[in-house]
Amino acid sequence: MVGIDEVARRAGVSTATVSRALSGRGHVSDAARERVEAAVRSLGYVASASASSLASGRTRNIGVLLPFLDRWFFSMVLSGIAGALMRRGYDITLYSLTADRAERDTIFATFLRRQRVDGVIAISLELDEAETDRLLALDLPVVAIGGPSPRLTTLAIDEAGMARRATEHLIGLGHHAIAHIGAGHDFDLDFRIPTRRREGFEKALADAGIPARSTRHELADFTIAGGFAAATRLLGTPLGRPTAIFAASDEMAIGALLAARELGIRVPQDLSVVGIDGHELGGFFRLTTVDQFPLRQGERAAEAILAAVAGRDAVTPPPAPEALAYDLVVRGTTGPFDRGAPG
Amino acid sequence: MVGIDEVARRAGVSTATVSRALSGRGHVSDAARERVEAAVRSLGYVASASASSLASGRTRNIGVLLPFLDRWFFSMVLSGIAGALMRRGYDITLYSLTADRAERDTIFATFLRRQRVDGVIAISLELDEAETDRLLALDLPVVAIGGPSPRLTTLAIDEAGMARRATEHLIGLGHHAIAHIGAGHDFDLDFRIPTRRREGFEKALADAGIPARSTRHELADFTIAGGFAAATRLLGTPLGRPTAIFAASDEMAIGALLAARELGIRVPQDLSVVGIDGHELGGFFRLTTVDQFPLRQGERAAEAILAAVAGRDAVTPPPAPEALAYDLVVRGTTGPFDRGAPG
DNA sequence: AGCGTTCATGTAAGCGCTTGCACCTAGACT
DNA sequence: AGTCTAGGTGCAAGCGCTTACATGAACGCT
Repeated sequence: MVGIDEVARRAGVSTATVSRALSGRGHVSDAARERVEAAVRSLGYVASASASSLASGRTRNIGVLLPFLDRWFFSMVLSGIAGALMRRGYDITLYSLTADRAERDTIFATFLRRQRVDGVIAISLELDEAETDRLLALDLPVVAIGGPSPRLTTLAIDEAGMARRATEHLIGLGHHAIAHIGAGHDFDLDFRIPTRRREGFEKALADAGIPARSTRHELADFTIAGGFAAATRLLGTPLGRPTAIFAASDEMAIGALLAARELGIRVPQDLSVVGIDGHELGGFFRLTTVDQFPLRQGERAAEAILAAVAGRDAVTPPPAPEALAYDLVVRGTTGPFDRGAPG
Repeated sequence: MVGIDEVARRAGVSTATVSRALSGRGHVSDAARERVEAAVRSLGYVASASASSLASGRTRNIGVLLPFLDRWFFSMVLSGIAGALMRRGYDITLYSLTADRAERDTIFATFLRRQRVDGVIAISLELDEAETDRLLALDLPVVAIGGPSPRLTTLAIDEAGMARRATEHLIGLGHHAIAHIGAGHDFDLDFRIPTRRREGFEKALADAGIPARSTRHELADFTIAGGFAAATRLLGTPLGRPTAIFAASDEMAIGALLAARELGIRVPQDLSVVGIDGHELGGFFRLTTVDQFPLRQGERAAEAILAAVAGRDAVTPPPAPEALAYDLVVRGTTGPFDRGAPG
């Protein structure tokens, strides 16, 4: 494996100049820089990451902590992070936190303490106090996505705002009998997302002067199967059947759609359904939803962590991140309330 | 950050002994080992990855190369890899290959050459000759999953066997008019998976003496939407309608299920559907499928790469990996051929 | 002309580990 | 008793970079 000495020899300069030319730190004349670059190209030199890290204290590597790899939302965020970091020449090391307490513990106690990363991104992680302490004790920049931890720099989306947007869309279409499929407190660990979405839903109804008694709630578990079951309960009897459903996730919304289909309820004529997420399956089901652009969330997190890493020795601290964007995507599962519809 | 010297001082031994006690290389008396371990615990010492890598040439880090992060199959494999490697104390560095040639190139030219990893796992990657060359030029152990490259150690699944298994299940239920939803050659890049599955399908039919003219093929793109469209074409007219469909992926099978539902075709009474993958949505749709255990595939790849890494300086080479397992999971979408059924 | 700056470069001292080698002590074997 | 082997330990030389510091040249000032 070719080393820096060989490059230096070939370029006719010292290794110090090679290092400076390559890292952009310190002054190097144009002539020297060009000779170094030519030597690097012809030798195919790439600096050893460990040697460079050891000497400089910088690793060019970001750790990503996340609870699931196999859920659409998380993969999208990870995808966004990976792309953005790669473009900046950073590697990414994955730390997948399982439910297993012992494994989780090892990650905080060992993996993260190997000085292998310059910063950490924590995706929608529900960390307890002790874990947050340990994260902060690493003395590394940390950026959390979707987390509400007041002790961590957080990139958050306005959960209530998203829910309100979805609900107002239904209200704007003339719906009053609107049901909500949410999730119980067991899912609240995850930054109280279900609760916040429900609050946004209720606020929108209240602001529109729609009495709470004309609405209904069902709990599910964020899955298609759960949404299907909840919607089946909601739509099972014609009596008091809602004309619209706002589901707290696209997967539950899709479950509701399938339930409606099963029951012979036409969408959107007899029932409007709106979800939240911007899930990839939404297009196929023509689902109206509030897209939260998870890919973009990942990119934003990558930018934020890089700014924080750079900012460690910078004079001005990086600006506090703005809230994440979301947008209503109207497709075919919502339509105007039709007085003449059965139900 | 506490270093090895501090541990050595506290344990009353030299740093060499600390290193040996911690790595398990070389001889250390039980007494010394215990003192070292106690010191490590009380100081919360974790060796610096870069220093250790630089000195030893071992990184305790595996690179994972994959084409998509946001597809269920890949996330599952990655999940399996991550879990297995973590249990062995290894970190994992992610290299997500995009379609962008320049970015792809950078990964091979730069990222992988930083000496940051002890080995590389390539998941279902369709690498051209030049890329394979570069991978081999790294002089690192490489394990590929699902790849057919004769130049790489490969963990492969018997694609034709899976297809045959699914088809034989349908034949065993008495079906003759069996249609196949596959994919075109544009998807063949991916190790000719569509072609191999189709071959298995045809072989099973031939072996059962079912004439080719009683079967039909439709092409799709591995998605639900594609499966839906293909099945709609297949089932659109009662004339020559198949009694069973074998789809080359679960997502296409689910699309077929939804198409059948739309057309009022009952499953499994009027139509049997079987897929391949073991997709997470399969349970909800009661889909009969050939599960290929992607999580397990990832674990197997992790084991294989660790064996290869260990085997670099071992006497006996690690045994060639066995083929990956798959299994038919019979759920509710397949049933006996019913002569009396309409169509 | 003299001085302070800034730029350009080299020298060499680390960064925090691992490990070859040397040395010592025991026990095993002739 | 003498020779081996193996276990146990420490010393110190790296691993391949980065960077503080020193040096010298070139430039703009007064």
